[in-house]
Amino acid sequence: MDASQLLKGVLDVAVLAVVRDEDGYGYDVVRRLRAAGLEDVGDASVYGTLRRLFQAGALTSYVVPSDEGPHRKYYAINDRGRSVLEDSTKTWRTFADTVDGLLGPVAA
Amino acid sequence: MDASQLLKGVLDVAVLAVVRDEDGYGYDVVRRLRAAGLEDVGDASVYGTLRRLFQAGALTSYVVPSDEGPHRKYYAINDRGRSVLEDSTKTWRTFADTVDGLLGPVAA
DNA sequence: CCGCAGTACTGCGCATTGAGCGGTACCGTC
DNA sequence: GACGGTACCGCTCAATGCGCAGTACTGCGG
Repeated sequence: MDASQLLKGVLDVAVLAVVRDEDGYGYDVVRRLRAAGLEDVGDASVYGTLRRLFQAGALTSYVVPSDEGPHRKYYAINDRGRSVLEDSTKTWRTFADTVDGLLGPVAA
Repeated sequence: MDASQLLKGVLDVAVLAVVRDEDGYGYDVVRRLRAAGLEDVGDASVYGTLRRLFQAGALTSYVVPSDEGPHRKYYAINDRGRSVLEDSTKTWRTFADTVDGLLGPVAA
């Protein structure tokens, strides 16, 4: 199995979770996700997810010019984002439990 | 979040796990998956997965004529399938733990 | 002074894969 | 003999992660 397929549907929550902890800009979110264990995420996937989430109204953004490189587009979570994150977290837990239940009986 | 996206990459393992417990034919696998909690799986998705798995050499199949309906195409797991299932299970556990770690810190 | 590496963001096209819908076919019953 | 339930399949669509290329800015080494 390719972990990239597992990522589908989870990247959103992961990004939301990372940003909830602290505002972040794309490049940084990528690093944090990788540090958290999602080592194979492509940067383009994260940028895309960030944009989708922003368009969906779950994130706000502001640009911060940087002296040490290009500007950084920071994203911050808002109420809608928090509620999406909460719902998604529940969905995830339920789903994960179900899968564990299916796989568990033998390979427990 | 839509659970259908979560399913991606997991249907394979789920189907493998269900068939490992007992040989099954499409229609039946669908029922068992739904009973296990994956209530939204489409039948076509399962049939497709079964065929993909079969083509990948993880399943064998045999047709059993039925007196009480159309023939049934049973699928059985083989060694390759078992090893795929094992690997996928590990991948899943690792992945699930990572996601839990990301979401957990707050909603623990 | 130029190029290169690192940072940061974006666009485009591709592949995978689950879903929906429709179609075929068989059986028993009313 | 039409209908509902069982059983399977094909086609097309949509979502989404990925790879790659491109733009741009900063600072450093040659």
